[in-house]
Amino acid sequence: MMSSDVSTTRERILQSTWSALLDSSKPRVRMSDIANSAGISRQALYLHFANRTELLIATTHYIDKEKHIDHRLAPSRGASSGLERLEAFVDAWGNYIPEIYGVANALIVMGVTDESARHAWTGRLAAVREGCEAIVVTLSREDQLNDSVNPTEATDILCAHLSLETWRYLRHTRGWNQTRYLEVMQHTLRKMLVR
Amino acid sequence: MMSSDVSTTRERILQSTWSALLDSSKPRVRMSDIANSAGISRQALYLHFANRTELLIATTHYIDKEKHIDHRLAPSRGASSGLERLEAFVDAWGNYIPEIYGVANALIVMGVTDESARHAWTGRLAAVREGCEAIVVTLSREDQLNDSVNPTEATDILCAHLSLETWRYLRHTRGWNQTRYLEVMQHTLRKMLVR
DNA sequence: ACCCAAGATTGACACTGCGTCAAGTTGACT
DNA sequence: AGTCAACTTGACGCAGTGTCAATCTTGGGT
Repeated sequence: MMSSDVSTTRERILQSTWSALLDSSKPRVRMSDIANSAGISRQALYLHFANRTELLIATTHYIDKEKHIDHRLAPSRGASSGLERLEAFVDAWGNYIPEIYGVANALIVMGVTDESARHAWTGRLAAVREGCEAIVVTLSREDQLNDSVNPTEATDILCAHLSLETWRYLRHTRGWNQTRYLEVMQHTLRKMLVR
Repeated sequence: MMSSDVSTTRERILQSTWSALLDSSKPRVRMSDIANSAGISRQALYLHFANRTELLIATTHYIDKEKHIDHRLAPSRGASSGLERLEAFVDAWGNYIPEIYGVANALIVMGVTDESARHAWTGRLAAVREGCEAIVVTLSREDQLNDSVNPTEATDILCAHLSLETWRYLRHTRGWNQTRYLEVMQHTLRKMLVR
């Protein structure tokens, strides 16, 4: 097979994994489902990825690249004030969650039995937490941080609030739309963290 | 086997399920693990419970009974002001989460593939949400509710904040102790909801 | 033309864990 | 002695992951 095809097999697999996992109509996505939708045999998946976990992890990286996560986070990093930083971060991350939701969720479920899946997701969480920490630190330096909780705890609360699970509860279980989610998050978090 | 033993087989199974699931050292609890620790054969479990999901659901009810969930929630229901109601509820539910965490989590994981497990957990969530709603309604009647979010949304946010997932993140991932969890929750929620 | 190697295919199999079934054991109660 | 319920043992079916060996296909290099 030519490797200079418009999309390599590897990319087709990643794309298929991504869309299969975003499709909420199927509760569980099997390796064979992914193989089928990528147009190859189930066994051929293992020529490209060692196992299900590796495939999921690779898919998160693929999405990061395709959706330019670093580019989206730039406004938050570059914001001058802590408040702007918070707003930009909520906007960037809050709009990124829907993209990675499927894979992330699969990775979390995988983590129940698979150590490396657990580790991978923990890593992503840690990255989000760094973003949260940067916001809190900036607010703190500006003396804008609500002084009733210490910076570490404020970071944790912020991070918990912006979690995938909270997003899922509000958007899926409670049926909020994305815009309302963002609005309420912006408002609630400001109220919680800023003086 | 005599059915008037100090503990019936059924109760021993429920007890074993409970403690096995609370033991965080084992990531996944199998039917055979439960059977072993209850001192019966794996197949005998199915003489008492139709399947894994039924067993988990029965265990949640067992815990409710053993730990007197209704009794614990009484102070919140009986509180005179909305603020007291909130405090009592956070205290009651926040201290109940550690008890049901293991089973609840297993039920959630089960829900990925099993419709009835999903349904059971949804029901529990709905019950918690009713408690949250009662608080918000009371605050609203007293004109104490923060007017920046409407009551429904306030209830959702409160419920999300008191979720099992938030508790796990703070207590397990972030290593908070239970007392600190309660203190910060009390404080954060009051700040968020009350004028 | 020829051959090679990469990438894919097919069919088979091992392993785990859930759930089921049939046949046998045990012990209490009558 | 007989019965019935609770439990045991061993075997099996099923789904889904991961592995293996044998075979096919196809483009590129010489």
